[in-house]
Amino acid sequence: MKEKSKINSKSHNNSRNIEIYLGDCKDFLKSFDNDSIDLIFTSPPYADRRNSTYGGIKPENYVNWFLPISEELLRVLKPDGTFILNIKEKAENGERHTYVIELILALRKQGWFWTEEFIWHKKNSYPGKWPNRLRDTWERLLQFNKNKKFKMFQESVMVPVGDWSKTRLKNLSQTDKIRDNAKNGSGFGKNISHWVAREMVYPANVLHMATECGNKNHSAVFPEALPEWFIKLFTNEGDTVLDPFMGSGTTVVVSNKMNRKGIGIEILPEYYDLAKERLNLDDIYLFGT
Amino acid sequence: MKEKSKINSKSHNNSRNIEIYLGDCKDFLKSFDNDSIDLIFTSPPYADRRNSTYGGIKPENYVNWFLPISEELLRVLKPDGTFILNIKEKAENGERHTYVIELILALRKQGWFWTEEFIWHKKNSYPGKWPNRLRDTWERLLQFNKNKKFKMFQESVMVPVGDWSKTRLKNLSQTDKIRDNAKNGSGFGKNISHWVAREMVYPANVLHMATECGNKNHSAVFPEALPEWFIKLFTNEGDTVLDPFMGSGTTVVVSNKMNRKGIGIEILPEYYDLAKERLNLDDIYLFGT
DNA sequence: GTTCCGCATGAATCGATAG
DNA sequence: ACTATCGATTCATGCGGAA
Repeated sequence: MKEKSKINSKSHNNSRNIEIYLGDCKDFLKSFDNDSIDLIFTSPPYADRRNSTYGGIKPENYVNWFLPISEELLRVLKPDGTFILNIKEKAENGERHTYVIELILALRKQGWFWTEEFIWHKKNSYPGKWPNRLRDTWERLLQFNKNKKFKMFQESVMVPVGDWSKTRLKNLSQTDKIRDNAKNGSGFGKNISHWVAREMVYPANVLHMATECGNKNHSAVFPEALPEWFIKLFTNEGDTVLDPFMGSGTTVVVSNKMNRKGIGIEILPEYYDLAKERLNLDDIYLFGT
Repeated sequence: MKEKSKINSKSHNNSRNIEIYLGDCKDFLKSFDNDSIDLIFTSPPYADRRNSTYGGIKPENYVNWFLPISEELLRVLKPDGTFILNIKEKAENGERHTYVIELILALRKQGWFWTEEFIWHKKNSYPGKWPNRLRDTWERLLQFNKNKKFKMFQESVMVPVGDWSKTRLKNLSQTDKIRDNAKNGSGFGKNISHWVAREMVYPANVLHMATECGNKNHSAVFPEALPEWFIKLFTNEGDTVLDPFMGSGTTVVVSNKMNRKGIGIEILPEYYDLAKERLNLDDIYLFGT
């Protein structure tokens, strides 16, 4: 009965191929068709984080909490689709928790292939100092697939070398060079001539992006560039992107901008409303010029 | 008897506080004193890598192969010492292997604390393209400790502050002063004066370092800057640094340069000889100027 | 219009204190 | 002893208003 009440909640759908749902994704996903999603990109609530809003899943219960959801995700994902999971274990009592790596093992047992682990290097991580720990400035982006063969469009995320080197060199400061330990010609000095000759280069599995923590009216967990990159890499226009933990809707917003169908599910009304606002706000931007 | 023959091998020791051994570290470590090592920094042979040299430990046997060695490491490490393990699982058959994360769980079971996972971002990794995978440009640097309290000298690895401060922190904002007693906040607080004209900040747990592309006669697995950084962070001058999988001796070379006692063990004569040469070569550099 | 500067705040972590 | 809350610590970024 609890489930009924959850399913019996509002949803928003418009002509722009957007669907957002208010409720528990575990319930909503059951109504989704098999093999209907091209890309799942999501950042679930981390263990013991956002206790005030999401209720704080305990680390020791995290795997058991997640598996019923990922079982549905496995069902709705297309055979050549991809599941990207953004997550990071916290440190507590001087030690890193193991629930994330236990989740990887559990997901494999459930039938997922653990294809790759990308690193999101957050340039502006939270400050702080502790006696036995440096600042944590990276998160995991775990890639899972249903099969060994899947859709991937590496050309679409190629970096234009010329532009990159230009802007990079312009913005590059002396301190940046020092900080990067670029002692032995790893980069910016002498090899420039080679880059000018080449046009595009394939990227790697480390992403450097700042978090968005400014004073906008919506505060997203990850920057738009993050889902954008994976949407480019794993989908075509017209494909369907799902975020079962939508939050303020960044994944859906970006999907919409990129002419993909975006589906989002969010359990908290505040976030759901925020996402709806953002999507309508985008209408103004799209049609108001 | 096989072990006997291994122990019965040459070793090299000189006045500069260097010890390097030719043989199996599992055997040699048994002769080491309890609680005698301040830092263990090593990059063991990865599963199925370097088959021709190390005999290729199969991924499924990796944990069982490593545990007897790490048991000795746990014994010889000082209570306030640190163990840094540089490792990365390979991709096989379209999937990342799980032996590294299984090793983390097994080492915790063995009594190690899994304190932290640093990321080594290899900036100049080889170009290339694979059908289902981008270039892999990062490796894990797993930190394990015997206790929650351990030696750490963060001041010694501080980096130049980002350029933002040059323009931003000329004069302090009013809120930064107010934030002092604000209950909502992680304020800059009382020590704001420290920030004026601040040159250096504490680093984070992502390291950007180029691999050393080998125009030298030894091809090291990691650049000297890598052990250097951890030696700075976790040891004082005069401390003892151990690399049980010495390879061409980078860890020992750097330890020596930094006035730490360096101990290395290597099972392959070619690498052992290479390390010995490097260490002697360093004599020329040290005394020849 | 650019550039400069004020300002808020972000999946943080630990130790101490309180219940 | 074990958990909940609070205070202290510290970078980097985007936005918005001012010069």
